[in-house]
Amino acid sequence: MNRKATALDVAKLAGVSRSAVSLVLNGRGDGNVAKESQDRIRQAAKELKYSPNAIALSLRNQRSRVIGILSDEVVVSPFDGNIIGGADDIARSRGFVTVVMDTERDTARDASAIETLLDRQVDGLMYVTVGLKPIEIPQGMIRVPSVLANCYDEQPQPQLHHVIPDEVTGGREATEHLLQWGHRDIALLAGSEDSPAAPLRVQGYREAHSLAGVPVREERVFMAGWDIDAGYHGAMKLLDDVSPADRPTAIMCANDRLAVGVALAAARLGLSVPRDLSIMGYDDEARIADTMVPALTTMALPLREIGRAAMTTLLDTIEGGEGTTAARSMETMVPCRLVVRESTGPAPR
Amino acid sequence: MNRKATALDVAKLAGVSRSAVSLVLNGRGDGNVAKESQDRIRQAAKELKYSPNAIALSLRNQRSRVIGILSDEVVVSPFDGNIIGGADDIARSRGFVTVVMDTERDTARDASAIETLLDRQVDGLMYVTVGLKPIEIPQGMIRVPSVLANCYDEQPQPQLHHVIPDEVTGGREATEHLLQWGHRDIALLAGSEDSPAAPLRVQGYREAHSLAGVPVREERVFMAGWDIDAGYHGAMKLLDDVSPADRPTAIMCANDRLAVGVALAAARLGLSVPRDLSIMGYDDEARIADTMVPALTTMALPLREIGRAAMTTLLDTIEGGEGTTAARSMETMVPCRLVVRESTGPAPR
DNA sequence: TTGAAAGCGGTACCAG
DNA sequence: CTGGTACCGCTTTCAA
Repeated sequence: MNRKATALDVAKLAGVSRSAVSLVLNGRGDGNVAKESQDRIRQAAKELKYSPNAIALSLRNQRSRVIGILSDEVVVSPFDGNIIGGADDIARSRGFVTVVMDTERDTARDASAIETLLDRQVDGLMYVTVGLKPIEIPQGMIRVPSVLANCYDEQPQPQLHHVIPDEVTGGREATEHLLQWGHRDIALLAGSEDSPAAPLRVQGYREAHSLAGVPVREERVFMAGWDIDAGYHGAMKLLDDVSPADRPTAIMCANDRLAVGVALAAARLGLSVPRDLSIMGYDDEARIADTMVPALTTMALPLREIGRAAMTTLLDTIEGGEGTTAARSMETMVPCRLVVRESTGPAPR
Repeated sequence: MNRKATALDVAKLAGVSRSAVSLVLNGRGDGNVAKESQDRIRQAAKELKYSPNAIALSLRNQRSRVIGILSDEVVVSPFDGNIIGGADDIARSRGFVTVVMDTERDTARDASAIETLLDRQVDGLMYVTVGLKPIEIPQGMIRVPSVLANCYDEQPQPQLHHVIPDEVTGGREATEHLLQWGHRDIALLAGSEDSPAAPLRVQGYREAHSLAGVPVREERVFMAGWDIDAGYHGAMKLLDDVSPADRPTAIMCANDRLAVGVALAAARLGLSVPRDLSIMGYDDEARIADTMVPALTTMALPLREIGRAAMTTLLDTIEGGEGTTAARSMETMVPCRLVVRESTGPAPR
């Protein structure tokens, strides 16, 4: 475990001073250091595999080119981390690195995680959550440029820019897809109240109906939870022992797991999808929606784009003038994307 | 964005020198600093919310109390990150913090990520993968204490300790559970060759059979992939249009998604689970196995434990004597855990 | 019991 | 064009 080469080692090997090494390796050699020395320095650096100590750099420059990403449970939960992936894409392309800390849903850990990150001189902070949700901004976040991804500040006077999916439009377009297939009786398994995404998707569902002049039957929309069993039991309630005329011809689900449950129920009841029943998912969960049989038509959450957009605005405020911050809008909405597969089709009859 | 208080600020406020501040705040005040000064210092520190600059500390001490976690795709994939969660538990409890970098399956990024981490003086490195897999150790990892979680070095002379699940025993015990229910014709959907876990689970399946004196019917085990559709089509091959007498009475799957596909196929064929067919999963994927209808009996992967064990051995070598490294075994196997739910039951007839 | 000074690895300014 | 030096924030040794 021999220690890494330092600038001094390079200087000695090249027979120059540390300052010269610094200048040359930072591209400010021309006009300051003799061409010949420059070559020797570069040569020596290569030989010793020299790369500057980032710690020393941070201390000196008071900035680290590190962005701290704080996650509520993105890492540890069984949901994909494409928000972080997208954020990282952008960060790397702009010469920053990201480090992730996951608090496993324990908000008591937020403050200390942020303190840790701040103590390490991160240049910016991003808070990212698995599902859309309001959060209380941890104190430390306002001391450094910060951004929220998939979550937002509930305060009347929000302090931080946030990037979230456009759930209302998502819900509307999903419903419109079904409407276009001729469905007029579309049930909605709407997730549960604990998530702000649920009512927004319901709102979209209503908007689509009213735009199309189709009345919403209130008994067809209900909060069902988010998991397979909820979808299963919800579908059973809707379909089991009901005459074909009284059945909804399509079930729209607030996520893909619910849709899996619905498909399972339909199968047990001998209903063919999409011939007898169309099923619509939401989220486009990797390895679920695309591999179901039949593959699930769904409304894809733009996770990657959310991460990219959030990181872009963050880096813009870090690198651009800080002064403009107040001028920009505090919210970015990213559209969801309809993915048509095989679980939806024309309304029966 | 007023800068954080430094030790000097505290010293000034308390009317002492920086050194005194340092001593007191590090618990070495007694016998060196007057009781009264100590109180003033602590008071001042609290007042200014002083916490030492971790960057300066790292530079000074040549160690950072940070462990870098390099993930192939744990963060970004739709599989849960409990290995990282478990590792983080241990690290925090021992006064370390972890930072995660995910390379999104791009091994070309390994080296640079490690370089970044090393430049930031991480005290140790952990490489973690989503599924069990052999990896090529990135150069930089041997320059600092390191450990592998859920992956291993293929070299004849492995350099790094690794922690992996005991897949053979897992496969065996899963099969034994089915055997105990009286099943004698157990099909196996075995994942695919590209994962080293698949053949190990198959081996366990064979061992259980031979231990029980039940012959394995070779046409009943086949590589099927890992996703819902693979499970569906595999099950259809096994069950559709076959007389009850020729059907396997149980299907064991190499993961839970396959089991979902099998359940779907069974439902379409009018087969009741577990009355007509028992289904066994593997992995105990959160929000899949536990929420299926019926809930999936499965062999849980000890992800959390793997992370904890890996971090424990890593920190032991960092904090304990470095000399003992060579003496310890290079492999830790963590047992899987059978989770009995409702998808398995007595063999029909 | 206290404070001054050196040094961790860099960068940047300033004489020479 | 070059080398010396101060400084980033902290710990630790050493003299007073």
